[in-house]
Amino acid sequence: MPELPEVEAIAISLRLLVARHKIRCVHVLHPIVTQPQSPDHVTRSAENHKIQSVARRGKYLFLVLDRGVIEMHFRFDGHLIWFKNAKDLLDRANRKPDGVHVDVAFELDKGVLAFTDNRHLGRVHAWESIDACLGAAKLGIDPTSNEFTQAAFAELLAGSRRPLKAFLLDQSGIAGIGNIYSCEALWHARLDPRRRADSITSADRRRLHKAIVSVLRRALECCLQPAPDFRDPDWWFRGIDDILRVYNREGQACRRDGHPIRRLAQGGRSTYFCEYCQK
DNA sequence: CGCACATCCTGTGTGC
DNA sequence: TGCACACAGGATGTGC
Repeated sequence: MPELPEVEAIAISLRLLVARHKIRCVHVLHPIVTQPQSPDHVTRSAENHKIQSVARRGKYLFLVLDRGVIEMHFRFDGHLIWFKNAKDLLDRANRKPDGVHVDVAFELDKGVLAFTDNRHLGRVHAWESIDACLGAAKLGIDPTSNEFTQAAFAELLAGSRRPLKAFLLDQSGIAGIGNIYSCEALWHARLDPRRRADSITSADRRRLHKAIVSVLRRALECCLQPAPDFRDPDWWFRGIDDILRVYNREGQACRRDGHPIRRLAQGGRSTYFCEYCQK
């Protein structure tokens, strides 16, 4: 589920918790999560290595170790949970009927960081460096960085014949935007998600650039208020629905003109928009 | 090359 | 209530 703002909020909170701590031991409880890498590869790469820092690239999260990195990607349902110690983990993890689902656990001296994903689409991998991570290497510009200039954005738009919605979801152009914030940015910019990327005017482009930046910044503020609390097994971002204007609001009145929000399928994903004010 | 589509999984909500 | 089905905030490989 998480897009750039959620992963960034996780990175910020996790950094405070784990930076400069050593990984004593790794438990891969559901090996599917390390595929196509072997559980042993991930375990050996992490054990007895110190976490120097936590980094984000697009929607990828990295534990940067004194040697190598651990990549985590949450896809739809992945998230992180904190356990007090190994005993706490054994007592509560994967115990039916209502234990906490855990796929991979990293035991530190001060507690246990667990990656969990019921749906098992998320992944935990080990690489020699962030740049060696195949997925991260293909990522485009980070829209929260100063590389995301009008000029760079204009060049990307001009080079794509795809609908704006598909253009924004393409991680190799701009990295970190997902289904929610692409819909939101297009609404704020008053642009039809079906418009071809190379068809928009410079005024359109400036509005969309501004909308992307402000939507992501607003979402990050929301994700940090309150900040993620990994100790609570039920934690998740709250209050985000309140700042959304179109996502998951089919049939509701558009906040600008009162017309009903429509849903349509684009590339197998749902797009929400107002066809009266988004042109 | 660009693009549409199926696929990987499991849980939840909806309508009959 | 039980059941079938649609759908889910993502990325990748396939075939056209």
